[in-house]
Amino acid sequence: MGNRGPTLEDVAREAGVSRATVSRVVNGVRNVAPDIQESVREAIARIGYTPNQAARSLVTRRTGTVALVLSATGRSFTARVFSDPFFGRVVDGVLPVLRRRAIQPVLLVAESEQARAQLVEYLRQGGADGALVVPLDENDPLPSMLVAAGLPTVLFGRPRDGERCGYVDLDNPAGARLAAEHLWATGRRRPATIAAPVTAPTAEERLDGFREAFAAHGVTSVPVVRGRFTVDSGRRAMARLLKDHPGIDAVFAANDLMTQGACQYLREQGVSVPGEVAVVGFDDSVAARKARPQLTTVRQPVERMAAAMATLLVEQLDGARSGTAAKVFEPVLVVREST
Amino acid sequence: MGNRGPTLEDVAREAGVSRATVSRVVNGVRNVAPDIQESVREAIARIGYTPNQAARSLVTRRTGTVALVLSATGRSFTARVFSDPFFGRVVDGVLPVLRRRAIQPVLLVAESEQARAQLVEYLRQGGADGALVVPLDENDPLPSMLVAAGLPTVLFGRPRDGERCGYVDLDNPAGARLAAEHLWATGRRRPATIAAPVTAPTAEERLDGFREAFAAHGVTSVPVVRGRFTVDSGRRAMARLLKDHPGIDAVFAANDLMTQGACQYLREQGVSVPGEVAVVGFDDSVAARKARPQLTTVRQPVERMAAAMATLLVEQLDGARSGTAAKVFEPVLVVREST
DNA sequence: TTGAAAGCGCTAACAC
DNA sequence: GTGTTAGCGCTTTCAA
Repeated sequence: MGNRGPTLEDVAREAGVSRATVSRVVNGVRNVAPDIQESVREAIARIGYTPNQAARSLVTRRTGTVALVLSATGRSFTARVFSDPFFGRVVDGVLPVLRRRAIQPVLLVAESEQARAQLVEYLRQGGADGALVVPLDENDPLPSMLVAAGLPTVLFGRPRDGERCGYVDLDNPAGARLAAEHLWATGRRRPATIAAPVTAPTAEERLDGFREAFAAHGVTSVPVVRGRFTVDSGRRAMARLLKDHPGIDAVFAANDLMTQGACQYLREQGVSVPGEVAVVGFDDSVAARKARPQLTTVRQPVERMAAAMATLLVEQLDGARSGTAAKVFEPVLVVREST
Repeated sequence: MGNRGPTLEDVAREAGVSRATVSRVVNGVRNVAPDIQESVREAIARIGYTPNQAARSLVTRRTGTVALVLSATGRSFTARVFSDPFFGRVVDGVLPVLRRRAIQPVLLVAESEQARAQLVEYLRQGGADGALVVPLDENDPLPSMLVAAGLPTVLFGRPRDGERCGYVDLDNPAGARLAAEHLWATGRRRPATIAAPVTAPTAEERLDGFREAFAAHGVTSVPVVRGRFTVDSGRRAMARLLKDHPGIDAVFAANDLMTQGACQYLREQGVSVPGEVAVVGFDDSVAARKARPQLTTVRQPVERMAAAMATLLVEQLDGARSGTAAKVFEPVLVVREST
């Protein structure tokens, strides 16, 4: 940068006090006479002083920033992140918590092996005080790498066995059961499901929860097709399902985007929703309300979960909480027009 | 953090050399005997040394990071950013350029007045060596603030008058003309357009370019409805257009998402595309190929533009280029099924 | 080719 | 309340 701006020293000289006093004023420490505070502030404004963060971090060992990391291993990673409202909701939940404490949020994307290595290196060199991680794949090595690097870390989703870090999570099996029981109660007996990719952290939890609930009612065979969380993949999955299992009367999909795609396809094929086939989504994202018919869906309070994730990390940084605190949220079924 | 890890000093002692020598090895400076390099590297590995970025920045005045800033003034900002593939394309273009030079990319979002202020403060305190800015609104104050703060800045889109910073841009009027001439050449005489919000940087350029081209052919009245870049707003705009101007035979929309919405609505109303109404989009995003019919669209090479933006900044940081270098790209018309 | 030493700008004891 | 002073961990002349 070459940003040779004025320093504390300059302000001190200008205001006729010592560096220490200026530092106290800048950092809002009490024990400074009001009139001196005043003159220091004036001096700062007059010469346009800005603290040097590097110098500050060097002694405090703090950066005042927290990283929000989106990590995945597959291809077209950014394409997914920037077309699924889910991540926007996470950001929406995290930002206010951090802003309130004047912590600078920085978004980091780890889209490849190399990127992950660079990112960990960056963070352990002091790029941020802690990390909030949203892993898109079950076996993402990043959380372990971060924990191993000694960085305070909180995950969106349950950590793998042995990873000692904080997390927030949704009770996914419970959510899937909610969907299943609702379908059962409304008379559906031949359900199918559009599941998440096997690599998604929540995939099997939702799938198994759904199956088990129906199994408990004696329905043991539930067809499954995998989607990729996108509207388009939902359409394709629905096409497969309809072709291979024409008798189904209900569909449960692992997120609202796929559910929307499924509905689109059903409509185009002249299959009435919910008349012939009832449909239940997951997340309760904006897509759920924009779809026609509006989607019955399992609500995941993403913003609140993200906010909790940020709060957990901040409290850990303040030393007010252990590094492995967790918070699990309960899903709620939102019944709309698709069932 | 409290990350009291090993320091240069420790490595020096371990390897039996001076701090200066270790520093040279770490920074890849020549003039270090091979055997000494070897033993220093061993020592580093043995004690697990990581350089402290704050200490380094303090003397070099460099952070080795570049910020990619998404800035907007309106509501539901994150909802838009994380559902429009456009931003993913920008990220896709920027990342490889930065990674190649081992520069850490950090994404910053400026979603409010307060956020913008914090962000500028963060950056001038040395949060990054430079900024790549994608302003979503015409009158975004952020670029000026950054330039005023003395931060090397490159914009996606032309800067406002008097802002002395680098930029990349698309020749938007030319793109709109491409669309108009194509529609004219294929016999369309009653065009309408779904424009961007008046606040969008490119809105009037695309709108005027389109109008002027048709005006040159004697078609002086072109109905306009404003959308908000989303599929849904495209649907609504199309509904308005069809209601108020039932005679139109062509539609030009300011991005592919709105175009997709327009097509959906037309289909649902039983209006054939391109039979009765021809449709042209803008961007050539993935949406263009996923829509049915596949969209004829004005291609904006977003990834290449973003890569150029990053390159411009990096060259400026290297001192190899002035701070006001610009690069303007030419659009191309991609003819598919919707015209 | 290597080492000694001087800071980069700031905070935090510790005196006064 | 305020000033003095000693570093934080690193890069970079300058000598040797």
